[in-house]
Amino acid sequence: MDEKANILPKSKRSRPVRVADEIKNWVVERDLQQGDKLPSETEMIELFGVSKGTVREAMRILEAQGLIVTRTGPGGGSFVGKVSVDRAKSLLANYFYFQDLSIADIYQMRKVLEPELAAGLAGKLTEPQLDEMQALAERYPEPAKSSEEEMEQHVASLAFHSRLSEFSGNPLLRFIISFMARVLREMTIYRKLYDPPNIELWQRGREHQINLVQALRVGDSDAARQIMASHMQGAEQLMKKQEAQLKRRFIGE
Amino acid sequence: MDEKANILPKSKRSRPVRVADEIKNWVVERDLQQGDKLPSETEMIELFGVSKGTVREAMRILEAQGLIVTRTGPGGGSFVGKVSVDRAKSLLANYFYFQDLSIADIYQMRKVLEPELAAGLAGKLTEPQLDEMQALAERYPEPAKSSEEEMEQHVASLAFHSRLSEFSGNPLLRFIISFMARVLREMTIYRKLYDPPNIELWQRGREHQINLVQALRVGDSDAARQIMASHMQGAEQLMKKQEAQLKRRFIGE
DNA sequence: TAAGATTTGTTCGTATGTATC
DNA sequence: GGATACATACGAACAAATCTT
Repeated sequence: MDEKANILPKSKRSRPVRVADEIKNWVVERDLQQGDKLPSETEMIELFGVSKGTVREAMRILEAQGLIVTRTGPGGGSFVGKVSVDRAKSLLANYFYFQDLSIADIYQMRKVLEPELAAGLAGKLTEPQLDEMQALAERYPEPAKSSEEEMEQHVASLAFHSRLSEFSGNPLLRFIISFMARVLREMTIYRKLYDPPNIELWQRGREHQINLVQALRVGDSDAARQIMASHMQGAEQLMKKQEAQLKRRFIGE
Repeated sequence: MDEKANILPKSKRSRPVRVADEIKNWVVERDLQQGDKLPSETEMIELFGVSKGTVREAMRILEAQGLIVTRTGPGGGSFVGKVSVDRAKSLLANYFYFQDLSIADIYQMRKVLEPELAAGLAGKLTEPQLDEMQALAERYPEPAKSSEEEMEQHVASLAFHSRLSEFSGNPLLRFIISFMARVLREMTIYRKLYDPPNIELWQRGREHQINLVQALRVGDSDAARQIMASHMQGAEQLMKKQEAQLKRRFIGE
């Protein structure tokens, strides 16, 4: 039996989990920043009075949450590492794996958030940013000639929205919009892709994106909001025609 | 695009991480549901050809993500466990620990999402649900007489919104709204709480909530949206007067 | 290039804790 | 209480990665 720790017999959480919490507190108390070094394995064994295996399990817990990174060799060790946006999206997607999220749910959100994003960005983008968005919008000047092409254009359109969101100064808005784009890209299956071709809807969608960039360029916030709202309507219609559904799956990091 | 760039010569990911992925795939391939049993440690050692320690580290990774739960004893072992909403919120909060999220950012989202929630719920709630919301809205009939009381009323108001969101049929909307409420509850510090007292704003907020429940009861979607929008305006003003700020911290599960 | 040093990565044997029967 | 089946934890040894000289 350990000499110091076990006064509480019924602690439910396993030792590695508790050690992981202690390490987290240790870091917060010292206000360590990204890149700062944590104690080595052997130091932690001393520090927390547990075995090497337990320390390692605790580190894997923190690593899985994206809070630390680890390197081998001299000068190696574990370091505070900020949670990457991709990891955050994957972890959140794990949660929705067990919910039944639908295309309609996502579009209910997109219909209010994307216009908000567009309005907030009007007049705020730099020339290079506007040019980049314009280039993204002007890809695929011709309607799709096959299912594969239609799929490609879908992905390109989502990339347009995802990229646009990255310019927002609001981290939460940024995250949610690009999260939805990623879910749509990775988890959508189309039952009626290119059957029949939806030329008009595709055409309208393309014009929307081009007009949107123009509105952002001249700083017309209301127009940007309006165009984006209309664009979302169209995109949702297209998804309905294609009988799009979400597939239950884990998305990688 | 820090996406899939890792086609490094040697697999950079450590063995426990790879084993964790294999286990995840193993589960998905067999379409195991919540509560289903995973192979025991010794079986996994055989199955993946690694040692006990490695298996255990892999399990801690999956456990940290909320994907499995583990019990000791006979009939024990590891089981598929759906990611809890609280864990998902904590993991997402870890991400925003490293972003600089502001009160203004959160309110930009609340101002569009909460009215959307309210509108969608009009006429959809059962009598018990409406009564519960009414009870929550009618708490604290008197204005706060101290900072402590004002803080309590704040928390109560956030609980109102969090609870309301749980009635939504949209899992994403539900999650985001209650996530924001939790961040505001756990991470906000007020520089000018109750100094001076904001009686009018408090009064208006209380009336908003009561009127909102009434609008939900009679199924007036437009009114519900409008009231909630106005309520959010008021709440944001209150936060500004109190010079509310977000504190960098990890929030527990 | 090579050797040595340092730190994490992995394995194995053994012992202990815990829940069920 | 005892037997059992399982996870939990420890410690010692060795492997691999990576930096320095």
